Amino acid sequence: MVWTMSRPLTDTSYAVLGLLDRLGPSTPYQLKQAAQSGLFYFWSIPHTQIYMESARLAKVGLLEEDQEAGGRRRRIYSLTESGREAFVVWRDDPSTKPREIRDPALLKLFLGSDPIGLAGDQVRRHQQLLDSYLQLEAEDISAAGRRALEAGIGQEREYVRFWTQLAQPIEE
Amino acid sequence: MVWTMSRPLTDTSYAVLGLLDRLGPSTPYQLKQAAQSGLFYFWSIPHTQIYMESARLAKVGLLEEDQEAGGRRRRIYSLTESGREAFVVWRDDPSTKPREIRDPALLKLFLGSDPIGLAGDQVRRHQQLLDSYLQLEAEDISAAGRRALEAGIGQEREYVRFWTQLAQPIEE
DNA sequence: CCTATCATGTAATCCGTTACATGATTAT
DNA sequence: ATAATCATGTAACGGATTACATGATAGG
Repeated sequence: MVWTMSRPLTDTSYAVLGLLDRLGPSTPYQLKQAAQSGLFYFWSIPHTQIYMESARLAKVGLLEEDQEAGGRRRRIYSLTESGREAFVVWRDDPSTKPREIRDPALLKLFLGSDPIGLAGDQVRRHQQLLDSYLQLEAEDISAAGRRALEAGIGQEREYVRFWTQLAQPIEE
Repeated sequence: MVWTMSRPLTDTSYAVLGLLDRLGPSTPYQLKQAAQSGLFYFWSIPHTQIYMESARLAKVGLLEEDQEAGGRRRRIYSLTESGREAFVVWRDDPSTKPREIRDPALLKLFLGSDPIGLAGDQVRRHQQLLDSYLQLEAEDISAAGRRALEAGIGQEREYVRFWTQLAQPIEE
């Protein structure tokens, strides 16, 4: 078993490891492609990040890096033994860091923005997101993907509810 | 009117500006104190960030920096004309960048974690957060604070619902 | 053939986190 | 007095975003 002295991996690292676990040997571009139909809907990663993170993980021995001989000389990454192990350990640990809401719209609301004005924009945005999620739901996706999608749908429904109610407060 | 060539301000910048707008001249420590009873519940900022951000904003002329003569020689910041203007422009623009869900628990769920195990932990966490929010609701807070709090309560309720339902799927 | 767009990266910058450090107050 | 904790920072580091750049492929 290999002992790495490097800093703990980030969520981005695990996203890359997890995608490789699912897809098998891939180029960073392929990872990006795969993530665009699913993961990126609730956790986007710029393509440069994927390139850099892949290189980083290879450097600490969690990925193996092969390069095409001719043509584009693309780099193809695959999980090593320790890479797969690191991923599985993370995946099978049910405890997670709590996430903060950190919604810029709420920040404005808290700092004195006009609720009605904000709400108009927010309702539109969240309704649109909700619609796109519902559309995705109709397509054929993995069980895990569907579960995550359900979470997103619930969240957006709640957002729409919150901002709508804020814009038209019922008398109490 | 002053023309600043610096990069656009971050949300953290506006949080500092907004707190100063509400509190008047303050030390970074006072800003932190004020934020702890409200803002930090959905948008935490490490104290070092507040010190650094204040210094940054002073450097570009959005804050004025005074320093105590004796004793601790604390730095006291206050909004300049252009500082207040920058804040108001931001606050009164109802459009905001949509925020991503980016929930580490959802990332695990998507990448193949066991739903039941995850759900147990998540329900507990979110229920606890929800309870603390409900307790805060009973206290006397500002209207803006209350609105933001309502959002948080709605979010946590939805999370509890989602993970609970995931752990005990009803037959369909 | 030419030019869009796809594919594939490199580099600079900067925010945010973490680690560290130390002077003032307060409690015992 | 002395310990504990509050208050107030500095500095290192690294991930993430942004800007830039260029080789392949396909469409016209």
